[in-house]
Amino acid sequence: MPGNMSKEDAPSRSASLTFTIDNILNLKQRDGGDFGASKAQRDSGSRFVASFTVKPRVQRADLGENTPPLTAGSCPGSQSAHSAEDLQQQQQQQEATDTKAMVKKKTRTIFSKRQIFQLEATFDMKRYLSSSERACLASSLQLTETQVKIWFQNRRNKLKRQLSTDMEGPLAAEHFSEAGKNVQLPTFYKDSSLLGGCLLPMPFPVMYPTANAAPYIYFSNTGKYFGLFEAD
Amino acid sequence: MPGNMSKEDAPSRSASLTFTIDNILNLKQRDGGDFGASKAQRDSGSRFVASFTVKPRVQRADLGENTPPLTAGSCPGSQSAHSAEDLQQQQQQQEATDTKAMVKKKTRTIFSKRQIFQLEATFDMKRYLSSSERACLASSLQLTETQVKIWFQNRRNKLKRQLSTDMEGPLAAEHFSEAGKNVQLPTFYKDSSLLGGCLLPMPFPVMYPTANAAPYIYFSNTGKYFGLFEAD
DNA sequence: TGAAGTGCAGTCCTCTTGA
DNA sequence: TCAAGAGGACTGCACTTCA
Repeated sequence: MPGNMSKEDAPSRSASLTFTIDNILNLKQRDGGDFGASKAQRDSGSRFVASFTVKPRVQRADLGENTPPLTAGSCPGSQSAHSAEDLQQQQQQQEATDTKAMVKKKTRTIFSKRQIFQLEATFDMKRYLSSSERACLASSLQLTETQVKIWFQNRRNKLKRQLSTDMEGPLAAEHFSEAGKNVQLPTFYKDSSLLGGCLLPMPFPVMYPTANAAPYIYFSNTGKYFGLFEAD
Repeated sequence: MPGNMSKEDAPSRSASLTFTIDNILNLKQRDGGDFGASKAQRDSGSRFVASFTVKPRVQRADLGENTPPLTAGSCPGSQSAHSAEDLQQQQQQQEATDTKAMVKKKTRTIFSKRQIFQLEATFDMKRYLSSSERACLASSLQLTETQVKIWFQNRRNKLKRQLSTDMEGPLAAEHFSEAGKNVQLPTFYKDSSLLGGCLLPMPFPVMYPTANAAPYIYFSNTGKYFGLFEAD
């Protein structure tokens, strides 16, 4: 990265003042705290909030809607005018925790085998998804589009790291550059034509029958195996 | 940008095949279309979807909730499990259009004067927001956090462009580097201390009384004026 | 380890404005 | 009527954080 700008260092001083624009911000005096870090000054804000988080446990992503990346503020006194909508969005993931000082934030989702399987399968075919493909995949996996996007991003990154690690990988290197543009592999596709803009190649990974009758599927580029009859 | 990878070029071929993992993707054969563009291959997917969009008119962002950046898929045959939540989110801007082939994709929102005012005011104080500050601001302005984040991002970009354009701007240049870390200006702050993690300096821009009795507020760094009694 | 958050650069696209 | 500009939205990547 070129020149990283600094980010909120100096503590601000405050003074009481009524300001009449309605719904103006509600503020809180804060000082230093986690700021002023010299190096990792990047995500300081995020970290700060995290300490206030209610922390719902790790959630399964397979059922129902998933976390939208953003939430209604937990802003102190904001006479919020958005109750029903956001709450509805929040409930799925945060209900059963106090809805009071709820600040949201993260909690790493654990994708199900089925989801990973499909994601890997798709990634095996193409490294980049168009937004319609993403929407399609997300919808069918009951993930948010953002989750699918991030997954692909992280997955690309991972692959890149792997490739640069395994220095000697002409085959692997080719895998990245080739598969990125839809390789012509002997794969299978499942197609429907109800609505435009949704094409997702359905690769059919190598299947290995095993001795104990439970076949598994192998993804060449990841080295991941998936049992076919997993309850997940 | 370093090396931009290619993105979905070759059309894929399809073949019918039943695949028994439940909820597997629903696919659509597609060809070229808007793809295959050599240069601007970046957002092709997005553009593609846009062509299917219902295109709600430009919306005002001041009333009610705004669009979250992601929506449920419009995937052909996906037995979608998310109807109520998203629809509720979408209604504000897309209702009165057919909810059938609705593919989402946010159209450009026009922020209200009030929103711009507060955003500028905050930006005038600090170039970067912590996530709690962002949440706070978003909530009070009834925007999504993403919108606030994007706004700040675009705003920073704009400022940067301005500065690089106005080559000769020692004062302006100082503005960027200084204000980025909370300058010690004779500003006012409004504070409350209900919940941690929400500090937003409330700058009080220069106010000019005018002849016709309608005072306005001026933001030094943007050159923007805001009438104080705007109905917006 | 990997999902997710931040920032930036680069685009796209809609809307506004001015000739 | 159309080109240029403004600006909201979104994508990708690099880098980080933290269960």
